[in-house]
Amino acid sequence: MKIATWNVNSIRTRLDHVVQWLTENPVDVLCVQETKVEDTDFPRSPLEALGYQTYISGQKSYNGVALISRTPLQEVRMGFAPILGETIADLDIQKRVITGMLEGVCVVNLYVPNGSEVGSEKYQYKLRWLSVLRDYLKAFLTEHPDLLVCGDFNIAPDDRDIHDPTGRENRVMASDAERQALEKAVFAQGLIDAFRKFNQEAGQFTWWDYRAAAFRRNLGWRIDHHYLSPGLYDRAKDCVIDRQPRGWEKPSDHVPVIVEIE
DNA sequence: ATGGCAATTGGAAATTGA
Repeated sequence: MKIATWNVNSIRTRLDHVVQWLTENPVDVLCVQETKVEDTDFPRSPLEALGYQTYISGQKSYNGVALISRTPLQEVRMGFAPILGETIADLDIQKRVITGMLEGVCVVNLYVPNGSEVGSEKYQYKLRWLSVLRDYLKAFLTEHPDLLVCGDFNIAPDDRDIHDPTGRENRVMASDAERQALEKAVFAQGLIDAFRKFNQEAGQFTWWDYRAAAFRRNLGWRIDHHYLSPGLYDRAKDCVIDRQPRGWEKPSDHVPVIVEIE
């Protein structure tokens, strides 16, 4: 089973890229983030023409996540509320969570808030969102021991994942509070970074700023991840970053990350 | 220290991203 995550930065603008990539890489499930479109306007047909089912949770202009699957998924759920109840329903206004089951594996597709700047209101929102994610994953794991949590985490787990970690304490995506929130939400639940099972090198990035020729100079960050529960981690055969689409015309600033589970 | 680029909305320039 192959599952990929890709922040496409607008599914409508990137539709041709997604179709081309899926044609060349017919993964079982493609988890996309930042679809930036209301559900009624989501371009389902071109993906269905490739033989894929689409499960979407979108909103106007911002955010938005979707599962694009070769076979029908079971138990598709949107947001935190189906697991945590209505007390945190305000966090579901922004569409950042969608989950589905495939062959006993529960796939959780996340678009973690960016956080803007350390100390800002958006940064506080990000930390609160991650603390709720912790409760969410904890509850989820009791129900579904085979859990794959992937998406755009907007956090570099360690300094190997940043081209220049200088001053990272005060930088969004790299501050200690964000890393601690990731630790509590993900690692403390026993979930493990699939990519690092196969590759220990620094400089393995999934996102490059559009500005300053960052991709050409490989000034990037590794902020798109697959986290696996122990049973799935043992079954993981490979996890790779596909840098190719970043070099295409009018690319997303993120690239796909693919994990293979046997 | 700053800007740099891109997408969206709305029909210019502001907001957001990371």
